Amino acid sequence: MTTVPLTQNKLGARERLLAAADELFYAEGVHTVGIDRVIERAGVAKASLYNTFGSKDELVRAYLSARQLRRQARIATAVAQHDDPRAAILGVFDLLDEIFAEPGFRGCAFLNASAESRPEESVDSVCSETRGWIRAVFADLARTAGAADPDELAGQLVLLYDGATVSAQLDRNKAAARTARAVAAAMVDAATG
Amino acid sequence: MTTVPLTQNKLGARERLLAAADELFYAEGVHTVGIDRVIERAGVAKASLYNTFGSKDELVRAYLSARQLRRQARIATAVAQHDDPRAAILGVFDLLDEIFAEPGFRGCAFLNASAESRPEESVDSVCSETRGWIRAVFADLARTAGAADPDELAGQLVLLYDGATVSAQLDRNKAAARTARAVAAAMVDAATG
DNA sequence: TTGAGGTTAGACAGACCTGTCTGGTATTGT
DNA sequence: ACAATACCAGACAGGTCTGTCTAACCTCAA
Repeated sequence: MTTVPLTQNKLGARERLLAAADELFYAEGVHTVGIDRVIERAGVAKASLYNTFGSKDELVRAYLSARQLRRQARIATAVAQHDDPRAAILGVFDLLDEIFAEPGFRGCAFLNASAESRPEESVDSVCSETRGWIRAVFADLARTAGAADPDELAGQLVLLYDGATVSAQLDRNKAAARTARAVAAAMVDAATG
Repeated sequence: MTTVPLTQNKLGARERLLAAADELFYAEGVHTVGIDRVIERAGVAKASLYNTFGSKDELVRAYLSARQLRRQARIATAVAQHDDPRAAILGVFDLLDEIFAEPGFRGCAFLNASAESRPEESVDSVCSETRGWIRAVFADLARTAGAADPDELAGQLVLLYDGATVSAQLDRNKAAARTARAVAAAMVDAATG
């Protein structure tokens, strides 16, 4: 039967490939970085990549899924630190402020990958999945906060979330998250007043 | 000396190339569309493209510059229709609502091109140029409206402008511009109260 | 008519990309 | 020790891309 170490090795190669893909795809773009760069960075043979993922498209999908999980975990942690839903909403924008200040920040991986992708590629499904998740988080918090129209408030918060990300990247606007946070506070207060 | 018809022919080829580039680059992305597709669409020989623009990068730059001029003209027209600066600001978001509803809308050409581009390409300069222009328009209107901190208000409006564009494209959110408009109205009122 | 300049279609070079395949190697369980 | 299995390195095929170049063509001006 299958032996344990084999799986371990395979997971090792898989993880190294994902780590290399995460670095390179995020920093330089999905279509700019070729397979050869990824396997060289991962220290892995080309055959291993195709045995593990089957295609570059699937590797890209796995890279985005891993990013999605990490992003969701960070947001969930930030939200869980507050009992007050209003504070939790603002905590998401505080988290954005942290993220924008991190070295190597280059915008939203999903926005970037989506702009690069062709329709037949499987990027958009991951992208819309994670966008729906964030919108649902905002909607839940808005409902808990007693907003008159939770979906409307969630839509406003998503706008601010995306707008801050775009401005942080393209304008190198370090205050983008704080600006968005201030507007978000005003909108939450207006919706729950 | 140079004859008039020669120049006319050259302008004709240039315009046909720009029209084809505008259609294809915007609809399918800059890196997805090859030179061959553009010249076929324009009905022009490859040599004419390279005589006129010199490189694909320069064609992309010209395509974005043309988009920039049209976008600026539309915004300026929308702004000029209102005497009241508050109404003018909201008029920009009404214009966005129009744009999002147009057939073939596929997001902001500058955001898309920037996400696709590599640093050595000349996309980012056009992109930051047009972003600075829009921010300045908002700042002028905010100042005229008597905002306490016009730059702060302009930053908020840019956030909403970008966020609406992103949501309109990725979420196919037809209400994005109206949502942004409502938030913008609240922020203008808060800043000029 | 003749010549010049811009046009066209298309071949071509050189680079890059994805994905397959071959052969050699290290590690594992028996 | 031995066989199985995944690993590595790298050649290779087939495709696409940008950009150059050739040769025929058309349109004007003298």
